[in-house]
Amino acid sequence: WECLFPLSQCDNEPLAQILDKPRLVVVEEPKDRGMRFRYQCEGRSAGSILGASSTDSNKTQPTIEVHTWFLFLRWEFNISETVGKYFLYFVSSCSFANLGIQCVKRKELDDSLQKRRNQNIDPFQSELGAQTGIEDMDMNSVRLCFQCELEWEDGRKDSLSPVVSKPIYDKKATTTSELKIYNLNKFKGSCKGKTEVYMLCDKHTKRPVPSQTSYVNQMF
DNA sequence: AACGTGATCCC
DNA sequence: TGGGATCACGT
Repeated sequence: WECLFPLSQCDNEPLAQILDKPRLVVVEEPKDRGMRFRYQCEGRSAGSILGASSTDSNKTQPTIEVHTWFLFLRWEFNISETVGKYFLYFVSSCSFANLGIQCVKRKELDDSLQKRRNQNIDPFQSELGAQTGIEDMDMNSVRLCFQCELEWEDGRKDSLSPVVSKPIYDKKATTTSELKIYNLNKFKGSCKGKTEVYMLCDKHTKRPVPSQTSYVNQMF
């Protein structure tokens, strides 16, 4: 366990008491865009999802932590009273490297969900797709779900409530991929407005850059 | 039947 | 990893 405040500040042995059920917390969300969902036929590796705050020089992974609040009571001799303080501890932390998303073919969606039901994988008891119907299930975005069970020294177990990450969007899908600007006809405009700006983005069929005059016609 | 789009597969 | 070919299907 790691203490988030300096224990040396406690001049006598504190009495600790857990105030709440420990909670599972997503402390580093997955990067929401930039990864492609891969089909099984595309091979073993589906890539690895980085953390939302990841940079080239400082890579992070999606990370969860178990948090719990403790109450510490100690005697303050000079004030002659018992004072309590809350401190946040984190019990443990877990990062996930090399998470990738493997997508299921629409036709195999039914089977895939059934498989999950059979394995009892349904953290929110949502009956997997029962409410929306799989027809209009969004196949281009997912959330990661984390579950955790704690076992205390006395053998008691705590099943923590499952948590989900923010959504992750498929980079390959035209509907959710990041649009990259590859051409702009103007880079500034009047504060009064009325400047028409045409912006060409990725996912259009690329073509030779047209002349300034033919631009608009080509675009629309 | 041709075309357009998204899904899937291939390299 | 990313681009593109190919498939599937609706119009």
